[in-house]
Amino acid sequence: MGQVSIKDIARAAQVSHPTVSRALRNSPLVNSATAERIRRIAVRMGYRPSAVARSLVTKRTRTIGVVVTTIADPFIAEVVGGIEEAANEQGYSVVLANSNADPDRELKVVHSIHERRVDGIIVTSSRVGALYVPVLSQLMAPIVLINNQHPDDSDFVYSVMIDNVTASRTAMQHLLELGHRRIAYIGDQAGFQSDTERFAGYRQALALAGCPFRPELVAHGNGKPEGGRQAMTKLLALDEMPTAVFCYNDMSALGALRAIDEHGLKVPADISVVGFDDVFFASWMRPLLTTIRQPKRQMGRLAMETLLRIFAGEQAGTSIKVNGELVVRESTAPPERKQKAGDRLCRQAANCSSDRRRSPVVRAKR
Amino acid sequence: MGQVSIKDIARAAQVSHPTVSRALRNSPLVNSATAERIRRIAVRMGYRPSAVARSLVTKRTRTIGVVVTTIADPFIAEVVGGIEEAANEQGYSVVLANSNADPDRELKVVHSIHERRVDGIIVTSSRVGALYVPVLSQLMAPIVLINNQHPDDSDFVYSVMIDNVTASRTAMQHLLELGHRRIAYIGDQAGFQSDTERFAGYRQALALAGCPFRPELVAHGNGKPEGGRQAMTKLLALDEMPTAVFCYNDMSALGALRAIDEHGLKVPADISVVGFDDVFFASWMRPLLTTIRQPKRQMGRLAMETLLRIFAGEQAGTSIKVNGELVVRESTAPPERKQKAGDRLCRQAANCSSDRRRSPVVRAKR
DNA sequence: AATTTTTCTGCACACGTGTGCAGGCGGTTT
DNA sequence: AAACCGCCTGCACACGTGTGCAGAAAAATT
Repeated sequence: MGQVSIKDIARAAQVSHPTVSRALRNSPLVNSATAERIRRIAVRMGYRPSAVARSLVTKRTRTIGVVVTTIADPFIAEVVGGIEEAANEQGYSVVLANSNADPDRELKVVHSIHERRVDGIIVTSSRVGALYVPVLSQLMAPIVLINNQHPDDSDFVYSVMIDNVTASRTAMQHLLELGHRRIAYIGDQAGFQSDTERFAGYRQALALAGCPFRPELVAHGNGKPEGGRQAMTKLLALDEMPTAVFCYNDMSALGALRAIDEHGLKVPADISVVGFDDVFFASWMRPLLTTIRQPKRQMGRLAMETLLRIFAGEQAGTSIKVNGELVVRESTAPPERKQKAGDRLCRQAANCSSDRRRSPVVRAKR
Repeated sequence: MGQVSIKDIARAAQVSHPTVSRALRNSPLVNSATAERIRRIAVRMGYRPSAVARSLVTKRTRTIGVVVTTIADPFIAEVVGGIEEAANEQGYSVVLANSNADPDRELKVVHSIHERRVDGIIVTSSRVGALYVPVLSQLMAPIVLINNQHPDDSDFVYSVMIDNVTASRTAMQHLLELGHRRIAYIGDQAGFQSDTERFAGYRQALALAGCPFRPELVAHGNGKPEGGRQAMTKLLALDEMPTAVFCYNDMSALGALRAIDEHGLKVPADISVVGFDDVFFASWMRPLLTTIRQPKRQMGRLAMETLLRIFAGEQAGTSIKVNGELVVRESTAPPERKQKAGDRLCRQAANCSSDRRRSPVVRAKR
């Protein structure tokens, strides 16, 4: 025989199964003495209630679906860690679903999540978050998008995101204050909202500093090291190389550093590099990476807590914004003093915009 | 109203709900014309079967529980990626459970997994894998341990593991062939089977090369960079420093590299470093890390495929062993020629044991 | 035309848990 | 003594899906 059910306990305790059910749920309807007796029998028999049977009647699975493109990305892994932590504390389970950015897989994932009747869904950094929404609207489960807002605000779509524009501008101002004028941007593939916003911050900072925007200084990677390497290789082939690079994320920066190394140049002496995310290796690699720290675990927690709030019937903000934090380490330094004539066009000092909002700055050794 | 059920479809199609059930499962018992009609109505109504109701009757949830200490470890993340991939291909879902090596959390995790009535369980690199076994024996769900064999072989406990001893010996022979004699070992906390076995390989290789084992050259980290750093710092404080270090995993190696750097020494000129795992950053950091490659994704797949084989009623090997692969990169080189008298004790050449089994070697730029 | 066979459909019940409701029992009040 | 009340317990049913079995209708056989 397999699992012990409340009926088995009922038989052992000489009562009916509803009484067992009530006793185990501490219902005041059942005599406290018998309730205690039943509970003792239950633990003796090693009883564990069946979540599936319970879900069938309560219509709540205490399960949330987490959709990611890949769990191998350290940023995503950290976020998922935060989600899982907050979920488990409240007795919720996390079912994981990789989409791999493959449309077929994505569809299967959506169906799987639908059939499992999850109570809520969290989607992390996918450009296709919007795709899930219509299909899952029928599930009536709230959806929280992390770093990827939904265009038309359905009434059950929420989001947790970092203030990309401000953070990105802060990173750029750091480079500008160091004296850089030829600053490149290595982005992700087009379509990601995070990329669009970080790029917007890049342009804003340039404009504020009176630096002309040069399209040739923008290259696209894929959010992974190899993409960053290829993008950086292109930038290094320019007639006038950039003196600094701002990367979409740390993984891209990792690749960029490699390309710079292959080109025989040094960081930060020849080129400064700034990343985004502050994944764990940013504080262990060499040189230590200057980057924007995202509160990754906390963002995961916030997403989960948003869901919990909704489950509890409370009102939850539809869009939570957290702030990034510039962490200055070893990969940035003032440019070498051999400015070209073309760069003198910058009329204003970098700190001209000190009154604008910007992310906090941390000077860290690690 | 919430979800559409087969009863809703039955009403719309003017049939009974069992007929709908059979039609959707392509049972030959139902007329092909009406079956087709019912199926069309089902898709029109956006029907998705309830996995929870189905599970209640079939007694199979098509769900597997994956227990990890932390998803933030890149080795574990890759393994989980492999598990998830193989699972989804066969329509299985993965519920993730962090234990954080916290006993309380571990117990909650076990209960949660039990209550969800998962069909199988995969535990990755936890020293407490053994703890789950008795509690879950009642679930009768097969358990696959990754890199952590179970002592007493219950009839439903399986394992997928790398041949730690051979791989570790291969790594050591690489260092010995380069001419190193003072080789340190940075392990994990005591109790991990992987650590024990890798350490065994370390000692075997020393013995085969006729090198004396020196206890002071063994230090313990915690599998994370900070632990590796502290361990390495201790080793560097020795009167006679090691000329090479073999680390339990790449994360420890990352910390060791940092300690070496802080000490003003160069890798590999002053000290050679070998890691274990070949996580993604090993091929992107500087210097590129010489390490043992574990087929991480494949190990995840193998674990899942073992479960699938058991579900299908087939016989599955209770213990699958995969082989590591030495990847030689930039962090290892011959030692500087300033051998101490004490080291001359090594009588035999390092290649004395070329006939013994060893892992394949790859010379890779990346 | 009668009988057998085949093809299909619906009834009834099961899975394990939760809950509204009726009713039994003991004790208190009129 | 009758009426009432409160405390507890069990009956019955629900949740959504799957399946054994009976039986009706249609087709094939005698």
